[in-house]
Amino acid sequence: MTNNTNSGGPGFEHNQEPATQNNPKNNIRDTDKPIYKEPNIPAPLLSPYNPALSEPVAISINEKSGLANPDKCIELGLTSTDAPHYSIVLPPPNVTGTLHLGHGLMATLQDISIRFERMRGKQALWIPGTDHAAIATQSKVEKDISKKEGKSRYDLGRDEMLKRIDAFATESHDTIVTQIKRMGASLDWSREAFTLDEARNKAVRTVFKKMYDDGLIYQGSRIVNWDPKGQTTISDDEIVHEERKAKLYTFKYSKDFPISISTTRPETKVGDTAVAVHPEDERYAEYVGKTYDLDFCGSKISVKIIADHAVEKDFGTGALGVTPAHSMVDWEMSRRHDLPVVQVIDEKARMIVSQDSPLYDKEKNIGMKTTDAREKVVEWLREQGLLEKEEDIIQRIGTAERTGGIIEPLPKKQWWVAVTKPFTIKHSNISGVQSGQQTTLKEIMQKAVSEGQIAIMPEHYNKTYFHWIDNLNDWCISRQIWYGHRIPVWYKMGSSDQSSGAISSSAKSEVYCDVLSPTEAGLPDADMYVQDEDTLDTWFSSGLWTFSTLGWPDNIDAKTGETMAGSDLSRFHPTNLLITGPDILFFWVARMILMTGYALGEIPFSKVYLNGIVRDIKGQKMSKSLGNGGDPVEISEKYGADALRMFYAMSTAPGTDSRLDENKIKGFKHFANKIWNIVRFVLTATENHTYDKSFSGWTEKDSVLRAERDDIFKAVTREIEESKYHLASEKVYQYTWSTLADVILEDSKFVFAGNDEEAKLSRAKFLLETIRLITIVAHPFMPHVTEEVWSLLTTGKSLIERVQNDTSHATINPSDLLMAQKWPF
RNA sequence: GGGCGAUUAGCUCAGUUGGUAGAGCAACACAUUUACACUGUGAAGGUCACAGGUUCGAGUCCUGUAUCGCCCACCA
Repeated sequence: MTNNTNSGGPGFEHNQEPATQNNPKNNIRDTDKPIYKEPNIPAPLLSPYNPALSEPVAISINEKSGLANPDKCIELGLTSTDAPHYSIVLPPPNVTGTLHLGHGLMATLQDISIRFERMRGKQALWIPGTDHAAIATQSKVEKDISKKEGKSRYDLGRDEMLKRIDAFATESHDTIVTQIKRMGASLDWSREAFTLDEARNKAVRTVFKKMYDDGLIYQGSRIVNWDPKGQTTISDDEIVHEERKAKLYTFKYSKDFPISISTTRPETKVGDTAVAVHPEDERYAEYVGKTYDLDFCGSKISVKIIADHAVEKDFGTGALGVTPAHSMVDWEMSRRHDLPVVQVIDEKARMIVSQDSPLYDKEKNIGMKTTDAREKVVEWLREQGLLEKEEDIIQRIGTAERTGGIIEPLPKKQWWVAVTKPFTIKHSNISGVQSGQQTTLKEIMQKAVSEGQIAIMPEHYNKTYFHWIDNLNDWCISRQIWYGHRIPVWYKMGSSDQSSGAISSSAKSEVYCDVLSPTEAGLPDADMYVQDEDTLDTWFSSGLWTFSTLGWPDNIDAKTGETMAGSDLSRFHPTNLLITGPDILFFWVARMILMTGYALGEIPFSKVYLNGIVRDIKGQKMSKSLGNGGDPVEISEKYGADALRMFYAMSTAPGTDSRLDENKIKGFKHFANKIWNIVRFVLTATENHTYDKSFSGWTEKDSVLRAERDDIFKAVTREIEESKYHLASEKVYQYTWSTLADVILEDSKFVFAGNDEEAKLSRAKFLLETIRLITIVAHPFMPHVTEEVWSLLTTGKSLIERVQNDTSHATINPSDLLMAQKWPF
């Protein structure tokens, strides 16, 4: 059990022979003679410390102890129901594969915090879980299936496709859990959640229904970001702009048309309904208000000349062909000027034109692809002598983050969350937002941070946050994919067009939205209802994470609307700390603030710590495509999870990027060994003495040493509280190595060699006290080596020895573990 | 176009009430059966990007410049 993880992987290069690894007693460099002169060093104290051997044992013992569950800690008397609560939710990793070294950073910092607070006697809860990551996961599986079987999701059908995705997600989940556990994360697995499981689905439906009833969720036709590759809508935040070369064409629609326009997309011009010029542009003033009926490349179009401030006078000809159906800007202009919307491109990025149009592919009997149509239109313009200019420009083009498809703006009917629409909030604990008063979701997001209830670290991200909120538009929450929470809306057949894709003018009666489906609710004509095909944006469900994981809405009394006393929700919400990456500040952090504020009238957490990005040694961002992601398990096997954790803690200030340097990690492996050897020295040098809490015969010198030491550990305590893990860990490191080992231990050799018995006694007591304290204070950072050392200090035996004939760890009393000890400062 | 951040030793980075510049790694010299070679000691290494300003005093505060990075945005 303890060493099945290192069966000779490529990264596993220890100086010991594999054959001797199972037995610490054989772990001696020179086979003939023992290297230690002292005859009575206990076997578990042999050197060097071997994390690959010790860590899996410590992890197993920590996990089986159940101490990560605050209820167990209450049961054991380590904390009580009166004690303050401290809770963190693990940002759920996507089930799209495996964790990389960036995840390790977040997990480490959270674990430091939770272990620290647990040792301080709080009811500490850290909740694990994973995220279904809708589009990301589906497109990953789609890609795999397409590659291996040459099939699309439509070939498989919705049910079969979902089965395949579930299978992949399960496998991915299991890998991720193994990885997280190997880092020594003390999560309460009994409360594990998944963003797409049944309990979370209930939370999603409940919030959806509430928002729907409050008029905050609405269905509307708008220009959406359509990803032709993924065949779905995506939100503004999921777009990545890329610079590409493009050609800018300048031309007139026809010989009689008075104004030349410029565009990079001539094929969309068959959908133009206006030409816009700047209101103060004298060149075109005389034409404003006139309408021209034209024949453009086989399509009849009607173009009105309008004046609008959105037009830049000095760009191109200063005139813009307005295509309301296929451009965001143009759409908004069309609303201002009441222009008709003509859709000429479909979901597959093909032209919607009549069969006699030159842009119609007569062989395939379908509209041409937009790229082909573009060439065709340019060709036509040339033939007609309308093309005036053709120039190369660099264009910033929107692409889908997940699939890489080029975004095609299309008018579609989608579900939206209105962020500026006023509603009455029944109950609010958010400062600046009063119970029973009107507010907006945007205001909730603003006030929660601006009133100081939520602190963002580092502070300068406040500005980024507010800037985003100020420019926030309604949130498009529907996705045309299959993997995710299906929209809890049903249409009665015959009365409505249930496809959300098409703009339908049919009357929309008999729309049913509720937590329970018509069948579950027992509607008499339940079988006549058909559920909306679309699923929800993955961030809709992860936005509920802090409270959906704590039993909402089941922990709410249906009659009073109050949170039930003693429930997880009442005990652990709001959570205390969120540690995550700044890249999901908008996606996730802001959405959690929105959702929690709306559903509970609460903040989701009081502190947000945004960690930097872990880069590779060259400074490149870790990514799967570059293959430089790195596996935290591999590093842990090689150097120890403690070493990796110490690296994370010490090399990363909040919000600043760090580079993963194996050399440094190796240095922290040495540090674990240093702790180990300090303990060996102290235990052998103080053989005749025992730890004595009430000892008071300190020499003057040792009193000073004690005071210095305590000052440093008090500072460490303060810095962990303030989430300054880099400062706290550095102090532990510096004190242990440079002060204790290099100065005090060396000095102690003289003390022990001398004949001042009083000084010897005092020093021995000091050292025994100090190694206990260091072990405790270092535990949140390096839980494994410290747990192992603690075992030696308290029982005289190593953990390995203690569980050798006890695989169920029945002989280990959880309360005796270091993890359960009281923080002394 | 707007916003945010960074610039400190060869490398990677710390350094918040403004008070004599720090760590790890690398490199150099020395020590060598020592708790630990996964070691110790010592020395070396910086005009804290640049230019101004405030101050008795600025890596730290203010203004501007340069370079790099990130985020947002509707130049067709």
